[in-house]
This record gives sequence, C-alpha cells and structure tokens, in this order.
Amino acid sequence: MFRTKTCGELRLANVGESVTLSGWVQRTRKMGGMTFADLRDRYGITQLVFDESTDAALCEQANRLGREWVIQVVGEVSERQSKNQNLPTGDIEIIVRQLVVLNESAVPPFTIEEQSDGGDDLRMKYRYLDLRRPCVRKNLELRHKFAFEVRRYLDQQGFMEIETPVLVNSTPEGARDFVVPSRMNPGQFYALPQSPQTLKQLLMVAGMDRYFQIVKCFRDEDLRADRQPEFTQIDCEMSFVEQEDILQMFEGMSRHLFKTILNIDIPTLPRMTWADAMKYYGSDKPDTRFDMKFVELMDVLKGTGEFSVFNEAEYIGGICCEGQAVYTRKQLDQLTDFVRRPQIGAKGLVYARVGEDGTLKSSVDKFYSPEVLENLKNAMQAKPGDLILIISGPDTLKARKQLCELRLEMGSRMGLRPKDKFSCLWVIDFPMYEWSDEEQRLMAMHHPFTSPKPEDIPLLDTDPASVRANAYDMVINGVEVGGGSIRIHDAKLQQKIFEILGFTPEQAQQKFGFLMNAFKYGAPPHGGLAYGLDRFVSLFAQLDSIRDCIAFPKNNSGRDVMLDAPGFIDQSQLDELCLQIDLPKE
RNA sequence: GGUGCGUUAGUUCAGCUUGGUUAGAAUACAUGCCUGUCACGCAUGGGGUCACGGGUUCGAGUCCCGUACGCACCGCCA
Repeated sequence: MFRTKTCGELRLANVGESVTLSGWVQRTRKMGGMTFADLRDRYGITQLVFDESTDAALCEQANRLGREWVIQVVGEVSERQSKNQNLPTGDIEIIVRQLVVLNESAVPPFTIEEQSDGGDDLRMKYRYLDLRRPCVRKNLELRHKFAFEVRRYLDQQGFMEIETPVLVNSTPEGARDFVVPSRMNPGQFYALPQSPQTLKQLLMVAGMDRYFQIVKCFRDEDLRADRQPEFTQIDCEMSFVEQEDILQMFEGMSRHLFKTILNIDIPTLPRMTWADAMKYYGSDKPDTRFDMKFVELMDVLKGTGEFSVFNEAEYIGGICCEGQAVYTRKQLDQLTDFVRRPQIGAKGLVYARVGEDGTLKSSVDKFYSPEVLENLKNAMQAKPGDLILIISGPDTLKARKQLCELRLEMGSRMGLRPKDKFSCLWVIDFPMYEWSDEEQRLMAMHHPFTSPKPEDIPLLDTDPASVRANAYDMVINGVEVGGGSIRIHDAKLQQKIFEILGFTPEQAQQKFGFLMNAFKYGAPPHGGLAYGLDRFVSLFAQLDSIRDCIAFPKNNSGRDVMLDAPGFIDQSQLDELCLQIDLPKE
C-alpha cells in the first residue's frame, strides 16, 4: 500500500499512529544532526522528521532528497515540540522509520510554492508543475465544485444532461469556425460548434423539455484574458416557458451557486433594460458594484455657451466622482491621456471641481456663465469636494463607451470595485439587430433564432432596427456571465428573420433547413440561456483571467505552449485528406 | 489588421534616462557547518550568445530600425 493517510489529514488525535504517506518533497531543512522535510500532496503538507541519533543511515538518505522527488515514508505520528500555526497539520509531524524513493525529480524550472517565481509563459510550458501549487489547484477544485452544484441544482429542477455532437456543420453569422477535414468525404469539412444552439432547439422539438449540458464550445477569434478559443458553457434550454420562467429558474441557479460555494445570499436580481444600461452606464454589461451613473448634459451645456466642442456634440455626458476634487492638474492630465489612448479614442476630457464653498472650478469656465455652471452642478447633484468629468462627442454610442471606460477607471482608482463584492443583475430587452458597417447590413445582436417581442413584430417591416428581442443577459460585476433568449418556434417567423438578415430563402434552406423542417413538426415554445462557466468560476475565484481556472489553457496567440499545438501534420495525412498547404509568401 | 508594454543568470528582476573597467541583486542550484526548523540560519562556489538581425559610433546590454516571442487592449468575438 502506497499510503494509509494523506498529507493533509493528520492531527493531534492521530498521535501515536503508525502511518504510511506518499507525496512530493516540497523542501528539506537540514539542521545538522536532524533533517526536516515537507511532504506535499493534493491534500496538504505534513512535516517529516529524520533524527541522526536514532537512525544515521536514514538521515543520510533524507539529506539526499531533492525538490519534487516522489517518496513514500512509514513512520509514527508525533506531537511537535514547536508547532506551526500556519499549517493545518502543524501540531504533528512524522517520525520516519522507513523511506522509499519512488521517483527522483529534475530540479524544477521554477519554485513550486504558493508565491512562485515563475512567469506566466514558463508556468504554462510546465503547467503540470504549476498545477501542483495549491493556489492553482484550488481554482480547479472550485471549478469542480461549481460544475457539481450546477448539475445538482438542474437535476433537482428536472433537467436532463444530454450530449450533442462536436463534429457539426459550419454556420454563417457569428464567430469564425474551427473546421475539421473529413477523410471519408474529401473536400468537405466539419465545424466545431460555437455553441450547441440549434441542437438544443431540436432537443426541444424532440420533447426533452428541460435540457442542459456542460459543454466545450469553439470560436476561432482572437484571445483575451476572458476569452479562449475553446471554452465551457453551461448550456440550458426549456420548453413551454416565457422569459419570466427562465429568469426565475436561472436566478435560482445563481442563488444556489452563490450560497453553496461562497455562502453568500444574493438579493433579488434587479432588471435593467438594455436602453437604460446604455444610457446610465454606456455598456450592456454595467458594473453595478458602484453607482456613478451617467448624467446627460445636452440640455445644460449645448448651445448655452461659447464652447464649440459641446455645441457641435451629439452627446454630452458626465459622471460625478465623490470626494475626488482633490485631483491635481497632473492627475487630471493623466486621466485625459487615459481617455485619449487609441483604445478609447476620446478627443478630450472636461473636468470641474466643486470647492468646499460649493463653487465650481472647471476647465471650461471661460465659455460659460456662472448660471450655466450652477445648472451643471445641480444636474450632476455634485457636492462640495466632488469631481465632475465630462465626455462629449459626435457619436452618442462612441461617447458613451468612452465615458464607460472612464467610469470604470475612476471606480477602480476609488477602490469601488473590490473582487469580493458581487453585484448581479439581468439586462433585458436587447435590440434584435445591430447595424454592421463592415457588412452593410443588419446583424443579429444575439443570434438569428431569437424571437422579437410580440408587440414589436409589426416593426419588422417598417423599422427592423428598432425591434426589441426577448433576450436577456446575466451580468455580474461588469462581466457578462450568461445570456439567452426566447426562441422562434414558428417556421414562417424564422423565415422572415432570415430574410431581414439578408439570407435568400435558398441560403436559409441550405444552412438552416434542418431547423426549419423540424419546426414544421410541432415545435413547442421554448427558450433558454447559456452561461460562460470559465467566466463565472473566475469571478467566484476572484481571478484576473479565465486561464487561471482552466487546467491547460491556450496562450495569447491560441497556442498550447506545453503541447506546442497547433503543429504541422505529415504529408501522408494531408494526402489522405486531399489537402494542399499553400502558405502565403513572407 | 492595429496600439502599448516587455524580452538581461535555472527563475524573478535591476542596470538603459546621460553609450566607456570584470553586467549586479534576490531566489534556485552545488559544497560545507548547524539537533526544533517550517520564507531556517551562516559560509563558499558555479552559473550570462544581455531574444534575433541590421544600423549609428572609436566603442552598444544601453541609442535607432526591423523580426520573433510574451502580456494587456482595440478591431473581431451571432
């Protein structure tokens, strides 16, 4: 037997027991006549003691141990003379009687400790070593527990987990597909699913009623800290439901997860329309951990003074930063530089400090009368000591996005975005479509299977851009953790939506004929949503990147640096697939 | 496709502003000492193609240009 106990479970109560432990040598401390070694496994660290006076040969053996050697020891649990309060097993140690080296280890390229000295790149190359570190392992444990509680909740609610295929068809709209050549069908390709969207709808037609799946999805787009080319969704769908049923069901799931995993009771989720989210936060995923809502200032500042920037603006909006009038000119210049970075792209930043006497000192004082400035202060509900920041622009959407970035930056600077505070909400009533400059046509904002709000259906013919969808997102701390919609279950309406998206009936039939056909045979009203498991877990674990809760993530360029994937394949494999590689010059 | 930052010892970094003697620190590693350590301590030692290519210069780790790679972001992500 390799072990009778783990390295994390022995306590004072076990003193006197003879135990066998196996694990990795974390480090050894040679004290001359005696040697200590920390033995580590998944469960914890237990101190081993070797005493020269009792067994010199054993002590000599212990002194040869290197970091990360795998050993097995037999010994007796003993109370420590000097205890370690920082370790759960810190009251005891093992007086070793027998030591077996199961495997030696090369010196690891970085230290496998809580605070590793390894950089990201190196840790990913040796991810199997990185995963030995408790802080990394804990993220995977949390992820496991999270998925387990998802399954428990959905099972209790009568959901069935059903697997859908990974080799499917490429679909228009949406992200780029990863494709897989088919050997048996030369020249043809499978695509990996961006989500099992249409398949779960077919399961509803099949009468599966309440479906879920914790499933890998694939999108061939550039990566970010919160985006991986393969990621995991909690994909859910229900039949005979309205939006309200879905919001209740999955608000319940979130509540269950917060309670069972973090022991946090979350309040009823507020619901915010997409239009309000854009108006007050400049984003469809507002961070509501702090307030600092936008105040629109067109009435106050446009045409009421000589400041041409505002007079020509389509949008003027401000935020009021409580108590930040202490910002120096230098700090304000830094903020201006921040919003003028190409990533944000604002032309400039107007600021106004409210003095302790209540008077406003702004960068545009010379353009406006004291009355207008007083109006500004009142509109912003600014108090003495507050700082008002104003962004304007010729494009409302862009100006709001810029102000959104500024708001988040100020929130961070003011410490209003602590990772251990959670603020959840539903954003509802998304538009059906958004205009794509690139394609010069309307695109589905959610996806082409989303149903319009019944009262907006007449607008499909007259003003499709203004049609609202039965679509909703769950947002936590400014992160879109999930989203979904009530789907179309009527073939005629689905056909019409495809038309508006610019598909000819033939194209629609070719790409989505299987779905349209299914709708002919009694499709129930249905809807659902999908959560991004990686993002949700990252929030719970307070991580900066979803990579940290994925065992083997891809790097910024979509490479697995441990496997060195992707890689080239043999000519014989290419031949078999009837493929030719034609790399671009340079 | 674009913007910014980075690349120096096994590792994490300093050195670059203002070019000039033998490129440093910490940690890791090795050796020795040490009987209650747990970030053990002390001493000694080995360890460098300063990412790569080009340019400026009497002289480049340091300045300039390009390339590669990494990270963050914009575009993109129904």
